[in-house]
Amino acid sequence: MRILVIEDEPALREQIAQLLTGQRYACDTTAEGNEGLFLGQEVDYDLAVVDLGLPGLDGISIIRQWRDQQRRFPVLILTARGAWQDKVEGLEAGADDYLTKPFHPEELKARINALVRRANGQASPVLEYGPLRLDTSARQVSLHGEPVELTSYEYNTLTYLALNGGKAVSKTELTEHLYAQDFDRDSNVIEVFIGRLRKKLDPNGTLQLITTQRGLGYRFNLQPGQGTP
Amino acid sequence: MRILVIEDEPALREQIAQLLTGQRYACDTTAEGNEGLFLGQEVDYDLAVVDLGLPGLDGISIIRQWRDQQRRFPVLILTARGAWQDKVEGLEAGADDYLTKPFHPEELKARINALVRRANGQASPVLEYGPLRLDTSARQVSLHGEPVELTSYEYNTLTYLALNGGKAVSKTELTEHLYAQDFDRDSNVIEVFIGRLRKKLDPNGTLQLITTQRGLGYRFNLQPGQGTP
DNA sequence: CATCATTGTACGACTCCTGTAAGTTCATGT
DNA sequence: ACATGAACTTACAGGAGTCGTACAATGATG
Repeated sequence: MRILVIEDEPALREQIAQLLTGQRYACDTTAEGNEGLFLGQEVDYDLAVVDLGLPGLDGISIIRQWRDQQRRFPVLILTARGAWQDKVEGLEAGADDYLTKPFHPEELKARINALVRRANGQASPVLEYGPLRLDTSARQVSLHGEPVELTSYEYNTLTYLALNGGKAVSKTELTEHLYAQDFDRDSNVIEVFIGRLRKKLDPNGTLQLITTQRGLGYRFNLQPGQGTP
Repeated sequence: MRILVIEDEPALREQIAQLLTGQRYACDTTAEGNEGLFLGQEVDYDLAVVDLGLPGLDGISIIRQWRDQQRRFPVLILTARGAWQDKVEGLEAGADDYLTKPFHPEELKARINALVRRANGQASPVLEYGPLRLDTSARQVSLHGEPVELTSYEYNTLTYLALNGGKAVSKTELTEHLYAQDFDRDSNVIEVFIGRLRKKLDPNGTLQLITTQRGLGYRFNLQPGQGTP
């Protein structure tokens, strides 16, 4: 999951960035409205956090423009306490949730997770794909009831594939969603991680959990639905 | 599926081309309006992507001329942000959809796929021909419920035949839609691929899935409609 | 400071796709 | 029946894409 943060106060920006990377989200930050607008147009984010009191271009206009241009990722706005009408205006412009400053990091965390879940159409934080179970709130995975230990990136890769199950997901698409903006394009990390995932989840290759579609990408092969214990 | 791209910015042109070939579309590109016009007149494309701000001949005129000459392939126009009236003018000239720059690669992908589907009169991305099922979004094929593993070109060949089902499709027509402009005309690739398809889908020849009409081409013999499981 | 786990890189092995070539079979017209 | 050209089959070579492994870098932990 890749998140854009537009916030001008350096301290707060840094804090949010840390919070997000701590949650293993890939995270791009900027202090400036126009740059933020541009990034949101260029990159396929999974969520944006936008401060409404920005230098350059203000937050409301940014959101409006994104929405006019069919950018559909969820947007969480930050407003100063008491800036009452900002909230309303922001939501009208197309934001999905708001948080007034100052706030507890925990609350931001919770709301972001909720938005991401909601955007992926998940009601509950647990995804079931036949024998495979992903608990997105605890970040835990189990197969046939047996817990499987995955590292952060392994988990993220698996989740992204699972959420886009059925269709082929290209390596570039994976890279773009798992890593922040400046990442080496010709690297074989993805291949390596796919290999590691397969080894942990399906060592014999009997499940055909993740198949490769040569030249197109990888495909996750389980249907969402109740598990068979 | 073969697509024409008319775009003067080299970087963007290259990016689009890569996106398309990555999606296994055959793709011709040009930077110049007159050449684009000519190509669109000469080649039977399945779709064209046209930037409206072009040197030489402008995009709107190109589309107008194509439409005057009964070129019916769908056209997606690219407009600079804010060039409001261009959009309208483009659609009036006969374009089918538009995208404002800058845009997400993902979005271009989605719109192109949608246009191609729409042009083929498909409401859903799944084609059913009796026992044969083509899931065009996942690029998966199944026969009698059994998934069949096809390579990219096999899949493309089959899809093209299926979409032109009932009528004979000549080898030149196939070559033109499956390959980009500079391809060896006297090669027997098509024959080879038809052979491979038959072997995978109908090894005994009992189904008569694809019959050859000597001198004319190949014919796909199933009627669209609900599958018989 | 030593140790461990995680992540990313490098590189060779390997698999599979594609297109060509050559030989064979088939359909059609004479 | 024969000739002719079209279509089919098969085998193979080149090459892109993928995999597996080992190792280096980094950062966390005790």
